[in-house]
Amino acid sequence: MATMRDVAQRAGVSISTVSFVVNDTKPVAPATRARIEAAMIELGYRRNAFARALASSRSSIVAIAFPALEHRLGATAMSIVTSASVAAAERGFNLVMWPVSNDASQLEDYIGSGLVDGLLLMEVQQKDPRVALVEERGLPYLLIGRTEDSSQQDYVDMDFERTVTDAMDHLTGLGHREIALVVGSLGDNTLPGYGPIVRTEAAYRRRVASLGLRDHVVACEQTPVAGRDAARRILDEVPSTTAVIVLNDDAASGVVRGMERAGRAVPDDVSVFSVATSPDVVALADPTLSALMAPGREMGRRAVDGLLDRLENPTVPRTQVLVPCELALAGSTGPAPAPNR
Amino acid sequence: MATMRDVAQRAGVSISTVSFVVNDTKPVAPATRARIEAAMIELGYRRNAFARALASSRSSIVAIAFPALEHRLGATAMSIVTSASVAAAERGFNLVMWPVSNDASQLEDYIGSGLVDGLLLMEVQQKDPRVALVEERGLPYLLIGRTEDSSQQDYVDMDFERTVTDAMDHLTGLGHREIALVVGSLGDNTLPGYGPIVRTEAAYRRRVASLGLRDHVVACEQTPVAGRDAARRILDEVPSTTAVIVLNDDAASGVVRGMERAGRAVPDDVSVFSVATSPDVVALADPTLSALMAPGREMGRRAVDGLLDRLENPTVPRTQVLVPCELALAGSTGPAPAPNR
DNA sequence: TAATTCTGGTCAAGCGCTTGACCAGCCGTG
DNA sequence: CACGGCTGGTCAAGCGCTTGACCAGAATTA
Repeated sequence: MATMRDVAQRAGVSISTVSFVVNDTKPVAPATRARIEAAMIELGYRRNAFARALASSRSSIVAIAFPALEHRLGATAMSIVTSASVAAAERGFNLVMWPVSNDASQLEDYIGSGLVDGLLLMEVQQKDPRVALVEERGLPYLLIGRTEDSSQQDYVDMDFERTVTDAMDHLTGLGHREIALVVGSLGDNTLPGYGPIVRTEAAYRRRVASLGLRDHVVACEQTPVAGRDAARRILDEVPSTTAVIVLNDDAASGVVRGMERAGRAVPDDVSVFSVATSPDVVALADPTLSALMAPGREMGRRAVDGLLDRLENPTVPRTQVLVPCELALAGSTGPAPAPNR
Repeated sequence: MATMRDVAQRAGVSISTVSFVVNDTKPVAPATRARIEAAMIELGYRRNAFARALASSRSSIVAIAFPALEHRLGATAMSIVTSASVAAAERGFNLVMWPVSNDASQLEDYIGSGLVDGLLLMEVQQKDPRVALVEERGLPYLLIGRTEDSSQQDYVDMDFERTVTDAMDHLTGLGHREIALVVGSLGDNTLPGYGPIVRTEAAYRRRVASLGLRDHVVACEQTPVAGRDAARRILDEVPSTTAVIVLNDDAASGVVRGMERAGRAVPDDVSVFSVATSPDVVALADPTLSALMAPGREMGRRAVDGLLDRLENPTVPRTQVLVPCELALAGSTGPAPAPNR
């Protein structure tokens, strides 16, 4: 591989000058610049990432940390990661994957290696020990998700509040008054204090209260079978239910099935609305689910942009972005049935 | 951050000796070693990734390249990536994501930066221009997937041959004799000459022929609706069909639905068997699909191990691994119905 | 006892690049 | 014309680590 020295020699200038051209860090006379650029092309020069990083102590690498074991990451996570890496590439950065189990010292090792300029934290929990650690090390970071109190941090998260509100609006607009919420249970498989569930449930209760409606929250495991049971439970507890919001990808289709088995047609008797849903989940259900889809792509991109903005200028205002879900209306929601009278 | 010099000073030895201890590259007297290790702990020493890479021209970083735009990567891809990064971490390596669009020069830029020791290529196509490029650059690599002729390359791929065979065995064991295959269409959304489809179809035809059965391949788009149509088409063309193998995640549930709408009960009249399926797809369908599930985790791990083995020792025998799908029997397959007579 | 081989360690030259300090001309200005 | 200020460049000291060359002293061998 050609080095800067080779280029400098060929262009008849010093190494420094080449560096100034490569990084555009000092003015260089047009003629000289042209000679250098020509030399670079002829030699196929590519700057060496390590030498650069070592000398400048900036690596142009950011990491994305995700829980290695606890959690099975799905298509939404993948779209976050892929879009993040694309966004990073556009700004000349590399994205490295850091699988971090609960073990804090592992994250310390990673950080200590000095490999990255900044860190994205995925699957952030309400109380997340990783955050304190990163903060303490002074490494710039941005959360994908939020902690209990993220008012002082950079973050990009799904807008659960808005998602629930949108869902409620959609359903009340169709005349529904008895609207239940199905969430994933915070069982062994899930991270403790998983923000999405906590936030959605809170937002739901607020919204329901402000509309003077009854709240009805049911938790179930993340499987279609559990969704079926949840549907039954909902009808047992509040038979007049005409709409269900489901924050539980894997259970959504089961909820539909459960309703149908209980003799309620979807969407004629009961509407089912899946929120914060993975794109593939929507595509898979049949009839296709009405849904608010998780904006993974958008989140990944915004996260990287926020972090890189901070790296370039530490005094930049905080990135605190809530990305709304994308509405995809389909066959599982419809007007509330006429009251039974 | 403490450097080697700090450690050396504190332990009263030269920098070299510290290096030998850190890398275990030369024998060091136990007492000295202990002093150095103590100093490292006291100072919280962490070796600097860049200095190391620059001096040794080994970076302990590998990249995984994936198509940036053409293809929407799902849960299986995510499990490959996460397990790959875990496996890499276990061997002291970092995994970086390289979104590579068709543009070859982009990959060249990446490679030229000298950032990585080796490269994993995801979503490999039958004729894949990336392969030639990487080969030419002399960068060690391993394919996740295969090209048309991968006999001279390291690869880890799904075992389509075996998957089809297993599926056929399962179905013929249940008495089925009229078995159709549904594959994804090679439309705009798909990579040209997408290996999985090509290989599965070929293997299916061979197997069917060797069993003296009739072959019946139907291609359809990757949506449940298309799956429904495919089911109808199958019955139109061969009404006596009693089993369908589906290599098309997103269409599988639609095939089931289509059969039911055509008046065939699943699994009583027709069995539907989804192969090379994403775990979440199986979980989502209701009734749960019988399936051979894509072994993403296993593939990611094997891929990294194969690549790192090669890095450590270039003369190691080729890694050419075909990972079988994992069987998950559920409610969509059953015994063939008694002949209609 | 002298010659040889280990053992455990140091020396110092880089790896390829960045960047503050410095410098030679040239310009315009008083 | 002398001086200050540009402009466009060069110099050289690192960044933190690896590694081949070298070396002192102890152990082994003849």
